[in-house]
Amino acid sequence: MRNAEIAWALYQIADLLDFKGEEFFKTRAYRRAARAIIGLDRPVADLYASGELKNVPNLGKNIIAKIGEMLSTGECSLHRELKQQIPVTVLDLMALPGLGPKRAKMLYEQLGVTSIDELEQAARGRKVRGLPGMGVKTEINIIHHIGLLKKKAHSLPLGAARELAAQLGEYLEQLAAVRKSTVAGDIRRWAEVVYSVDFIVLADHMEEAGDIIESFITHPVLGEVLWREPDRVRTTSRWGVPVELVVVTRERYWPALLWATGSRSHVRRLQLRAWKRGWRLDAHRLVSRSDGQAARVDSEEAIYRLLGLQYVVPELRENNGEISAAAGDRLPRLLDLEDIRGDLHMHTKWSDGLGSIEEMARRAREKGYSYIAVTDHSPSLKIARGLSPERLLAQFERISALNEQWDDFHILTGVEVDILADGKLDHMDEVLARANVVIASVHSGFKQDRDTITRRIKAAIENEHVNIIGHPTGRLLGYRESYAVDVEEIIETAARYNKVLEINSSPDRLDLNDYYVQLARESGVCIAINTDAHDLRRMDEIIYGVSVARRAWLEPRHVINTLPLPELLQVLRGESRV
DNA sequence: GCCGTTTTCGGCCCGACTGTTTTCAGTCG
Repeated sequence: MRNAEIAWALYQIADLLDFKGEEFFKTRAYRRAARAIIGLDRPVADLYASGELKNVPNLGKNIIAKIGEMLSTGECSLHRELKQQIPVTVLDLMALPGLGPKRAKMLYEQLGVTSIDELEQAARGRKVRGLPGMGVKTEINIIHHIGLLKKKAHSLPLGAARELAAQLGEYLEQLAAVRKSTVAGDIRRWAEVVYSVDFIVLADHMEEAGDIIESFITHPVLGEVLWREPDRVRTTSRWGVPVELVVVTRERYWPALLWATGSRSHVRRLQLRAWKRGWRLDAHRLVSRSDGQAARVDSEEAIYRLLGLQYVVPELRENNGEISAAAGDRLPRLLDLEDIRGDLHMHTKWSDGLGSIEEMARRAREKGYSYIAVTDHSPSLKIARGLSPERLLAQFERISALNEQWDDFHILTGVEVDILADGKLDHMDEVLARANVVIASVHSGFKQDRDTITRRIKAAIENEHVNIIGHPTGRLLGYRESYAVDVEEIIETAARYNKVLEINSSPDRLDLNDYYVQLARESGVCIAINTDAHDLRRMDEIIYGVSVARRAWLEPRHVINTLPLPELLQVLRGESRV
């Protein structure tokens, strides 16, 4: 079993126990264990086999035993028993905003509701309002959120989609007839929401397509076949998003990949350009209109070259001016992962992170970074054990001691200070002045009106000690909408005060998004690409932030954490403009 | 359920908000 599957099982056990009314600390222990496993950078199976699992914080004797059971049998008995007692679809109810375990249980026991569909029927039939503690507003809220849920039922946020694609890709690669499998479509373009998971599979002979498709559709995460042709198939998947597979032979591979990568409007522009230049581009081939011969191409670059274009990377293929730029040799030298020299937003055990400062630093150094900033939470965020000024200063001392051991790596002191509901910051200016990096973020008052929340964030930007606004819109992809902030005004204010906006790389956030990052670039506002990592592994999510930046046409000079340390410090101290 | 270890049991979890109430339970970050 993969780490993610074990973590997922533990999360589900926690949910089921919650539903049963088990005490808070026990269900929290399961969630903490799941989180610990998500944060591991080695397979659980290896750590279990070597006996190292007991050294992982939040994994105790009991849960390790259950993990062992899962590793050997694929499931643990507690999980199985819980699923026998409770229909797992009731957990979907708890995922609805406003519904927790208590209310889900009441709906189940008093109205017999076991699924979202049944809940919608009950709510529309005005039965929910009759339950204790629930009224008309709750009923309307339920109907509203089920509506939102149905809208996004056939899509998946990028992070989850990439995991699904990785799992399916791994499976495809081990099929004997598969020479190579490549994920195309929304995922290859790093679109933040994925509407279709697309594979192009290379085989030696088209006769093998049938067998490949046959094996593919038996994968357990795939559902019913939506349609099927000799060389392709489209199915549903466990997560609702459709999955498509196209089998091609070598001579069709590159045009097919280009076609399947899209976007549709980008490819349409290419087709038009091809036509004007004497070619016909379709889903398999680039054919000469004069002699009907297919062009022999051995890369996507070759196709673009034949069309008189610079190569356009998938992230830019959105019909957003990239084709005319490519025609005029004006494509930017896009930011690359390798340009990133450090990560300026992360949490440690001092607040709600899982790793120590030293562990995070060592990992960052192994990644080739020159620096990180440790930015733990401020006091008002009680649930995250936000640091008091005293603890924060103690942390700064600890960091300065740790810094003694390297001459090629540096830990910057920092803080993620809450922008409080009244617009004040959660630390005194004297405290903020002591930190190398101050990120100001909103973690409360999400429902304030547009004016109030915009004014709040503007006030933070105007504070001389604040360097960066963290996750500026506060959205959680597929889960929580942004707060009502006027992003244009935030960008304008950041430009005026020479402040930096964050791309939060967590695939749950991708905040700012590509659209606003582009706006920020056009307004001369610099960006910091950070992970907000709460454990070692999530530092690797920086690639998601880089993809947002690339989709926004960012070059290294637009991103402060591409700077060498001395220049970065100058910028943070306000001694030079970015 | 995990943790600590001068502890093998007792602590861990806090405050704001919402919608329902008429004093508060449930949810959320």
